[in-house]
Amino acid sequence: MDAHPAAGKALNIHQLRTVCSSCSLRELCLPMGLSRAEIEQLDQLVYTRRRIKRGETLYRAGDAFGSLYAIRTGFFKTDVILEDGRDQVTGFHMPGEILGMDGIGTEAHACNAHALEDGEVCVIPFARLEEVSREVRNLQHQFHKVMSREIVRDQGVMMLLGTMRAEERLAAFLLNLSQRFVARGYSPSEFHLRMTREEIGSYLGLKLETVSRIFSKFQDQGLIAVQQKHIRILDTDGLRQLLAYREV
Amino acid sequence: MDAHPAAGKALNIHQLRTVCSSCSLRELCLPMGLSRAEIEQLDQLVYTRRRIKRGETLYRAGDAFGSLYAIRTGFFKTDVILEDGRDQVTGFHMPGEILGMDGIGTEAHACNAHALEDGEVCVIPFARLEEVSREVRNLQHQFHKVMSREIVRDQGVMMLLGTMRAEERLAAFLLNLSQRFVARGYSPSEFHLRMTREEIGSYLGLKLETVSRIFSKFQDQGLIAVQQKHIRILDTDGLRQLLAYREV
DNA sequence: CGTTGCGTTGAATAAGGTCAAATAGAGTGG
DNA sequence: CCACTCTATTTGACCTTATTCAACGCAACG
Repeated sequence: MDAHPAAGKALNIHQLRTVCSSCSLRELCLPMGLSRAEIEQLDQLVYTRRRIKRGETLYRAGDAFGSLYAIRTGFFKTDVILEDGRDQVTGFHMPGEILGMDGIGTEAHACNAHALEDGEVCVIPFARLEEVSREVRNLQHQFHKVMSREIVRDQGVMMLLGTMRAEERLAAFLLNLSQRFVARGYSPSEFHLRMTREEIGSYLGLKLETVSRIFSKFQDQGLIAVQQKHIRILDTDGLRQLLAYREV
Repeated sequence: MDAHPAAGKALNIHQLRTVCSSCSLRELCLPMGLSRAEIEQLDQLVYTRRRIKRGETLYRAGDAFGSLYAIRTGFFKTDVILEDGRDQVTGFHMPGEILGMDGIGTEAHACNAHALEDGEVCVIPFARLEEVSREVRNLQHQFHKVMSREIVRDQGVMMLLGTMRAEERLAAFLLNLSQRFVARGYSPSEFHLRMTREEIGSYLGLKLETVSRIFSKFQDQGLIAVQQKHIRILDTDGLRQLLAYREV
């Protein structure tokens, strides 16, 4: 019922006024590194929000591409599905991160973006972003950095999938989440996984049983405490060592 | 001795005049889709070439980032090396493709780019590219497409590494190479691998012995003919079927 | 014509996957 | 609030795939 387009219009309009310049994520998101004046130019660009409920999709593979989305709240995953039904989670995404860049090249999205919990995104019409970028060179540069970092991130995942063993993948995964939670002001050592074991496995190229077994093993080794989706990291260095050295 | 900076200067100056507007790769490379007038604006931007000998690096991880590189001739690989010595090939690159976008985000390259055979790249100073992009909107858009396609390509590799079995990976690899050779006017079915079995394995997350065994198996099945680095694809559909259907 | 690097092949092994069963929670309706 | 259902998770036993280790062949090159 909240979803009805006319419902709570006054409220929505008020929300629309919450712009980049007053957004608490501006140090993480597209405005990163821009001056106050430049961020105000961004404000004219980001004028719509979209609420997504848990389980809903923000966009699907094949959808026409028109906008990027900056996550304001909530936790998202992106995945790719092959014709034969196999699918792979390509990323988990947190507030401040930009979704949708996969669609620019072909004018259609290449993956699906799902909300893992209720959330809200800022809609950034891409044609307008390019327009404003042509005037605000720091915005242009910042956007290029965001895309570049996405490429580097993907290379990191390739590394993980191509060279690491199951335990290393899990350790890297937990450390990466921890880091990103810290950057958002949350605890580095205690957090709630929004995704299932199956989704973690899909992302890491493992089966859900393997993920579960390794969580149990890490727990036995005193590295973490797991209770369902609640994770507490007890020995960060221990996890790091799993990554840094080969036993052989 | 050719490497001496002053050697053959007259020749190099002549080469510098070979610009995008007269480049045979303009349908594949950055100028793709631009008008003649727009390509001429690109000409002012791409004014240096660099020759790379087989085995040399174009850039290394950690090098300060300043330029992108458009491959004119030759075959390149990019790889990432972890502290513990493990490395992973993140891509093989052909004429018309753009290297170096990994460096934009941090002002330093994140991977190493090696020439697998003697080749030549066009040096695209990135600050100038951004400058010209602000004036030529189609160039700006084209560049965004190139970056986006790189992201989608990386997602494809993640898919390959995360969900495919060894045979499927090899089949996908061969079909991908074939496609890209066709786009460059070469035979789709007969080509020379510039990389070793080890490099293929590294890219596909497999050991070199596995790569070798599967090549032999494909040969026994009449899918391909292999002789060292020379490959002939005998049954493209057979390879495709390996990808499209799970036997289970 | 030996050296060297690359590729192929075989046998043994280990890592992770598959299948199956038991358990734990979350959410639902009575 | 409780029983019920459904889904997610854990764990065990067994199996498959790819790796590891090792030996050998081939081709290019000095």
